[in-house]
Amino acid sequence: MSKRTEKTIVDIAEELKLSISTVSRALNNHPNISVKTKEKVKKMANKLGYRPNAMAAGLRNSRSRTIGLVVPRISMFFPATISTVIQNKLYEHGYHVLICQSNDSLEQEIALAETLYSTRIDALAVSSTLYTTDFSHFDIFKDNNIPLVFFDRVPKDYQAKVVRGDDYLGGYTVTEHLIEKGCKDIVHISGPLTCSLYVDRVAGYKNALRKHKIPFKKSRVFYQELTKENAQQACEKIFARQPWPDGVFAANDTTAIAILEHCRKLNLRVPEDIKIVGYSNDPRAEISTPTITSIDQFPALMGERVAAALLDLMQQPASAPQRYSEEIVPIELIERASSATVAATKTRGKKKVK
Amino acid sequence: MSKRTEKTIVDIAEELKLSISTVSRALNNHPNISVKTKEKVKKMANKLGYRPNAMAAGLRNSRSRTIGLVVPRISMFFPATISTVIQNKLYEHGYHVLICQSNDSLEQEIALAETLYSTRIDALAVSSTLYTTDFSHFDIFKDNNIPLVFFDRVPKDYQAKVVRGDDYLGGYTVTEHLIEKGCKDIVHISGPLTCSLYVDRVAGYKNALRKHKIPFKKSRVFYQELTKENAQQACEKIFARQPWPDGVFAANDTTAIAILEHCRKLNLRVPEDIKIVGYSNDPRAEISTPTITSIDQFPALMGERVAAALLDLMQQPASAPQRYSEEIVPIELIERASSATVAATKTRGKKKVK
DNA sequence: AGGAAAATTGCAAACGTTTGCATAAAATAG
DNA sequence: CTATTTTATGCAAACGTTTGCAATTTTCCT
Repeated sequence: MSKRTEKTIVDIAEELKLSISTVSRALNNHPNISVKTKEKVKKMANKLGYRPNAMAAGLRNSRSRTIGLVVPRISMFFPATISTVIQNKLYEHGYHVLICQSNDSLEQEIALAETLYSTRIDALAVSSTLYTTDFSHFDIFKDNNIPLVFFDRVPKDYQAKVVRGDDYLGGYTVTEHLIEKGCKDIVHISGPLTCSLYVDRVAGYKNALRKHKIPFKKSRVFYQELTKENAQQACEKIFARQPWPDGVFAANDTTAIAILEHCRKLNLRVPEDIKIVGYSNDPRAEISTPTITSIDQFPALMGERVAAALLDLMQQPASAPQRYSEEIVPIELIERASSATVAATKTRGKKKVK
Repeated sequence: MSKRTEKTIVDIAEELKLSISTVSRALNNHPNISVKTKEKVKKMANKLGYRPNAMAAGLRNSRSRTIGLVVPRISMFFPATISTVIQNKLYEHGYHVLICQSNDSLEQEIALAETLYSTRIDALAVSSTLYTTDFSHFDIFKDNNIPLVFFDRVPKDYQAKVVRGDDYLGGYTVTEHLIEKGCKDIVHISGPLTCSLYVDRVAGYKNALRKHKIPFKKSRVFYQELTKENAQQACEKIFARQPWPDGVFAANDTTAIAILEHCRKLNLRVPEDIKIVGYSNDPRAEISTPTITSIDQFPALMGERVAAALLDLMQQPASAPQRYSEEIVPIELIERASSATVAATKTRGKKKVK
């Protein structure tokens, strides 16, 4: 039956002997339209199976009711959780979310910025690539007054709204925690320093060491993409020669898990012989044996903040002065077995190793 | 500088003293346009910072170059992995993906169908809610010849392209595996039967029992949303009275993990006293202790198939007869410790229990 | 050189909305 | 019962493209 016939407001207007504008206004609940006609119009719209054409509306008033979201990967726990929340929150407010992944490729991120701009998204939220240091491909959005917010992996020297975790505090907290648990030689496996959040964590790590009078050794820090494979390679180096560290601060849980496995192979007991702490509180952290101490970054909260920021910015009149505030989402250390205090009687293993 | 001025092809045309149509064609590499003008136009486009307006183009030729994707939740491993692949694959072909989540609410799913239709997506892929039995809210797409493909959680009696896992075989394989490992009393924790894939798994479970002459007992099957909490409650019931089962087939890994934990509390050894198999091969399955036997559903492969199906359908002329084929993605049993054969000397625990 | 064929470019309509302004109808006031 | 305000509706332009067809220019033959 309905072949080739997309019903439009014109059809409704004709059917009802009303003008197109009246129909449009009726459907949008414009106050100037009488209740009676509104009802009539809506009823007819229903009857004809009318569905508004978002593109036409969007073209007319240059608002797509769609916002863009760029993350490195949607299948990773942390960005996935944030995306979930953002998507749900914005949907409640009538926005669609175009979720895109850069796959941690700067090239793809740049291409995404272009094509997302073309779709005339109303706002953009970005968690950048590990390797994005130049953010100028997002200039178009700023230049055209399109709300832009960065989260988690945020730029260092680029004017924009930012929502990020407290990575300095995170690094500091983990390190101090390990120290308090008795560690004296702590390895830190960090992400690449092109990503500012790792810079902050390293800074936290260093300062915690300094505070506790533990010398910082360059050779005890590794900068790498935080994959399982890279973690294994790092382990090869770390345990190639004595002395072995008695603590590891891994900048994500995938890495922490890989290290744990490596220690198991070496018959190193965790936490007796070596303590391990991860980051991000991945669901696997509480499944593994031993369970892994990690930093909860409250992804749901971060997602909410990002969504709120987007909505807020979109409400600002285009003329409003841009305010580039920085929001910091708290972190919390989740203590688990991998860094637990070792009962006095059980320390022999540790002694042996030292 | 660029305040209020979105450059359009009209600007390019004026600047170059060309007609709008020539500019449009030049930008789209239309064969009728000379190489010289094409270059001129593109250069100017660049110079002016022109970005095509996808909405205008979309309105004109009613193609949004956007496809819709509806999944229960993007933060769950299985749909997240599939979404990742679909998104990447379609992006390669110049499509954007509007990823939406129903949060397993039928109501939300219905609303999504409506608003996605409004955005005039070029195609739609859906993994339905657990509770969707009536799929008529997707009729609009069929009626208007918009490619529609269901995956994973697919409809039973609804004409549409389908890509799904081999759930019957999955159920059968798991059950037979447990039987071969010596289990005689196997509990199955299934999802609700409103979702056809669980129907299939249960059928596989039953048939494997029958084949091996093990009586099927209604009381040994639980139908519930597969959350951790529900799994715990099921455990309460299962272990409330003897005899305890010697095998559990959990329809997802979250459930398998929860059961594992419960067994630990009861001092039941896995796999010595009871064997557990999960489903979907969640990353946690290989982290847990013991590691959990599970069914790999090859989500990446499924994602590719879905993407390919979408692209294929979009290429068909609108007049082409709809073919509603069903593609079945293979499964594979990943054997791990939770269902391993128990060495003869270690069976005492099992005997004790029996 | 003259004409036909081929290659390029331009005109103008269309896609389905929204909205400022003008108009018409109804309600109120004097 | 007219004049004025309030309320409800209609007109027409605009948003930025694409594309069938017509018009123009160039190329090629004889």
